[in-house]
Amino acid sequence: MLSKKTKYGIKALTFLAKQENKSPVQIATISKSENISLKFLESILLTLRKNGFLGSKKGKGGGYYLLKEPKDIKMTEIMRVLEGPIAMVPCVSLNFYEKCDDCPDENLCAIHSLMIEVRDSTLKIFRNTTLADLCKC
Amino acid sequence: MLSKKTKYGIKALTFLAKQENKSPVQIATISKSENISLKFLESILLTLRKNGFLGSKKGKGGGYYLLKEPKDIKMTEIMRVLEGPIAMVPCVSLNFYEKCDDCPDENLCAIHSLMIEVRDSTLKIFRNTTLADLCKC
DNA sequence: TGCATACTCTATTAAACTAATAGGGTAATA
DNA sequence: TATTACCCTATTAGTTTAATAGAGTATGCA
Repeated sequence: MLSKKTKYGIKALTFLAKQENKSPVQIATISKSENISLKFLESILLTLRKNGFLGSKKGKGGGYYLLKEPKDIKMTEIMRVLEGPIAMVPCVSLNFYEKCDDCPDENLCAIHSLMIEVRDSTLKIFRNTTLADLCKC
Repeated sequence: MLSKKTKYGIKALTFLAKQENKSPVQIATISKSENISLKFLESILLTLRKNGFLGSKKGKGGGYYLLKEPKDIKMTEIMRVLEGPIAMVPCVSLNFYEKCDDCPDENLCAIHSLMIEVRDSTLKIFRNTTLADLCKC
């Protein structure tokens, strides 16, 4: 299940991507437009800034702005920063691998290969989708 | 992220599917073999019984057994009973639909169509996988 | 310089969910 | 009739999520 953090983060990113000019947008503006708790959004935008998606400007006329072109921001990157692993189980995660406590041997686990299949099909979609694609509706 | 409930449930089902004969298997047997907390497994098997996957027999020589052939049990059914929705957001769920609080119009939501795409690709896999497929490793 | 603006950061909290545990109850069988 | 093994309810510890509060800091402009 997608967390609200991720959902709000994606909505904020698309909001910024839709801006005509590249001037900074205030948190409050996004918060109101997208119906997102201001303080919660604040922390989300902060992590997006710390992870190189957004730049920020303080003071009057300040706000957040995209650092890259929407077409150059892949969904895989966004998902991994906001949501974490894309895989349904840590033992098939590419970037957040963790061994299962209960499995003595992953290769004998019935779920393992199925979860790899699901991971790959989801990855395929996220790799082929950019922020620019999300703005086309 | 797949819950342990679902993971344990699938493991228990495959364990039962692997049995040569169809005689009942005790909870304790599955619990030990698969490293699952006995009491937790108990409640999982109970929901699987209530949802028509398993039959049970009380008293000496009792236990749980599959009601259908492994090849006739689809992953979609198992997932929906144990894990709930397959979709990442309730607003694109086929069986557990819920409207989003923050979206005034789903069709204008940037995430909506992407999540439908992910749901469909995952569904495709789960629909084409049965319990029998999980036992082949 | 001084003030308003708007991001920065830490801490806290309520609610929900997950995973596990405890313990008594009941049906079936030998 | 005693034993076995499922049945059911309640409770709890731990974790995560979502939101809130409030003080701090950098910036730009008059």
